[in-house]
Amino acid sequence: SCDWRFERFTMDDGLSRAVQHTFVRLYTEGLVYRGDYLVNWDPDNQTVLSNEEVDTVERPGSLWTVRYAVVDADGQDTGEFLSVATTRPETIPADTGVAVHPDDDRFRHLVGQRVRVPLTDRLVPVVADDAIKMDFGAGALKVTPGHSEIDFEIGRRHGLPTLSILNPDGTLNELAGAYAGLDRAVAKKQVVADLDAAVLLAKTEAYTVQTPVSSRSGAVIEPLLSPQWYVSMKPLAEKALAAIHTGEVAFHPARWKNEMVRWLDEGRDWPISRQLWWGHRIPIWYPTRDDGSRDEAAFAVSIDSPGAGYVQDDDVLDTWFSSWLWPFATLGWPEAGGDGKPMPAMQAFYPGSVLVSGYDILGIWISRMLMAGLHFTGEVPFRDVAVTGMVKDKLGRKMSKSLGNGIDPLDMADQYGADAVRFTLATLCAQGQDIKLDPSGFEGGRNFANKLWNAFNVFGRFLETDADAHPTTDVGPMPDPATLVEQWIATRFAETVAAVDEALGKYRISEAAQTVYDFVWRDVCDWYLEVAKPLPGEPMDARTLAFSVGLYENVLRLVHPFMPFVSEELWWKLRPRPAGQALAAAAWPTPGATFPEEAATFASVQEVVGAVRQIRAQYSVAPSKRIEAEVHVPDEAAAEALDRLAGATVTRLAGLSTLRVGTSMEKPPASAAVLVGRMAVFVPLAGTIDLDAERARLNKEIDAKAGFLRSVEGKLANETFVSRAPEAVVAVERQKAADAAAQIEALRATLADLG
RNA sequence: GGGCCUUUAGCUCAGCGGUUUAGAGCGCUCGCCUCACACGCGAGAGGUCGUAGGUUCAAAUCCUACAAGGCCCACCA
Repeated sequence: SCDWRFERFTMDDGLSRAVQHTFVRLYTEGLVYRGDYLVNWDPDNQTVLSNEEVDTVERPGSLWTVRYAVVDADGQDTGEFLSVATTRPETIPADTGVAVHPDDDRFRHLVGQRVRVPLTDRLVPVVADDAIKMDFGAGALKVTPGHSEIDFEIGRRHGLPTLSILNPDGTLNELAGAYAGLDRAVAKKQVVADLDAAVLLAKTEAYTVQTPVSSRSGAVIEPLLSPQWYVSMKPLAEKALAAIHTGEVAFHPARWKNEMVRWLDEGRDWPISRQLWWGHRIPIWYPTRDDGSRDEAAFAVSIDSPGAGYVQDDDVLDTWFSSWLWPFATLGWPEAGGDGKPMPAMQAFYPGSVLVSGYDILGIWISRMLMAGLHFTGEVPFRDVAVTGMVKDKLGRKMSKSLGNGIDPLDMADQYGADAVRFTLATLCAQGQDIKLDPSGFEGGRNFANKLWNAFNVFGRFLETDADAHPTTDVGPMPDPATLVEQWIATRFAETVAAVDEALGKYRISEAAQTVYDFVWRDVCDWYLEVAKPLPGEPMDARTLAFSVGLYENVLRLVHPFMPFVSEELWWKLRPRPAGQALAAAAWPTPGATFPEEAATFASVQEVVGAVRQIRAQYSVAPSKRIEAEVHVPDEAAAEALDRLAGATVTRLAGLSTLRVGTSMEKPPASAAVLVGRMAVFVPLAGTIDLDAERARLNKEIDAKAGFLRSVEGKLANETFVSRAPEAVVAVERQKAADAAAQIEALRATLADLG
């Protein structure tokens, strides 16, 4: 159940306070710093983006080969040119070097020399760096540290200066000389034209460019040198990695553990300042000078204003900087309770047991909650991470606005019912695999909800109710299982609870849902209720009614997590209850007593009934027509048990007029036969039996059994199997062979009897 | 380039480290408006488990390679 007292919004006062506190604390610890680095700059939104907010898309573009003139010690052209390939000629004015690979014999003699940056008078060095790919383009790279991450690294390794020629709005600045003021796209064309005119353009090739774009605005991202606030992630990631390796945090399915380790291992610092108008403001304050300008160097870090004359930084924090505190900031952290201990809610609910999440936010959110939890509270925020797949459309595509393939769960709830939607999704979400969702799939869930409702009516219509259909008298506690079918359903219930418990314990939600579904439909409805319901026009006896109500109560407990609304509604129809005793607050069921022998007997009842039904279908016997049947069983005890405990049941469910059970009765003439286990079921069909059809059917049956027998005998003939397989396994195979042989024998006898 | 996932019935998928000649839902076939439910009931058809090897008494299941499809990360200037 949800505890709505803890509903929170990240912009609430308490959480805002926690966010500010976190920033100040990390700053004090030296884990938050301001640095000039290349950031992903979105020129449209004029903000920095984290790597997670940047998508790489392929766009058609060009690869230009540009000739850089080599100069001598005096700066005079030597007549030699060094060719460089680039997709971004507009950044040439920001070049501060050219790099080649140290092993590249073509350029070895040029390393240490200087070249002239095209369209400028600047001379820059040729350096050798391992990062250069000799076989790409011209084999040499123009180094533009101010506008490329790799170049930034190369520049740093070789002490090259960093020039930035871009304005925040995507136009070129005064360092770009003649190109100042032009938009980057316009400048690109202009530079190419000028290079061509200067005979410095060696080649233009069509080329697919990997283009970084903003996942927010779609704008092409510019790597831009900019002062931003960062969190040092290494120290935080180390704690998280340790917790993962010791198993303090476990992932389900386990493969996501590796994914998480990969995320944490990267250890790249986290840019947290954003130039957006909405968010938690950075708790940085600048003193204002007399002229009204800010003294950015003399900033103070503080939740509240340090005093008059200070203005707060306009930047806000990345949304995840508040989200990563979610597991504990929602519980009152960092405020303390009265005695200096954590808030009572923290003590009660932290750490959490499980976090359920889609894999798409594993790196951006889950990993950070882990780090924040360990760093700020000293404990993991959750012990298990259950990773689910993503819901895709029925063709397997991500849902998106542009494709218009989104499926609104509220629409689906309107159409099929909330329980139907919930249940269907539960059955579909197998072990973190993506779900290809076809809305028509919700029909299955709807049908199940309907089935639950109708099944209630089988016995519910015998309950005394008031005008509002609320029960007025309590049928009393559930009696102990006494009849064969009750003992069987009690056994099946116990098995089902155990299976559901196990599945849920492993976060196998779909398996749990499927198990519940099968139990309700296949066992409760198809068999228990069919046996328990009275004949038309007759009442249900009080004991059966009490058992049915008790059983259904247990069924509803099991169903409730998957279909909360229908189950709750039915819960109140079972017996009068004091207000507040909702199913939502009821105990989860426990397995209860089992009756293995009786359950096995009932299983053979099911087989006998199935056999008769098979014959009825085969001979198109009208459902309303009562027919006779004989069941031959191997021993007296079994015959007695079947006859006494289940004779009436079989008669009813199979639509029989009479049922005879015996050990060695004479086979009825002209009868259809079906073998089930070590029993034989005969249905005399004098007059209606089609001898040819029955012979064909028996032959088919014999063939199938013979095939089975051959495979089993094949195993048994294999000496290594008999000698090396566990004894029990061999014994089972021997039994199977014996049974199959006996069945074939019986079928042949029946066939012979047909004449 | 690195990593991961998927491949089982016409469709969508289970089958959780081995053992009743492979299961479900939908669809399909046959018969039923049997007084809880036609959103239902009963009976069926349908699969050499992507390919090729290997391990084993035994492989859809474990190992290797390959093929096809998909995802994530990095990235080629």
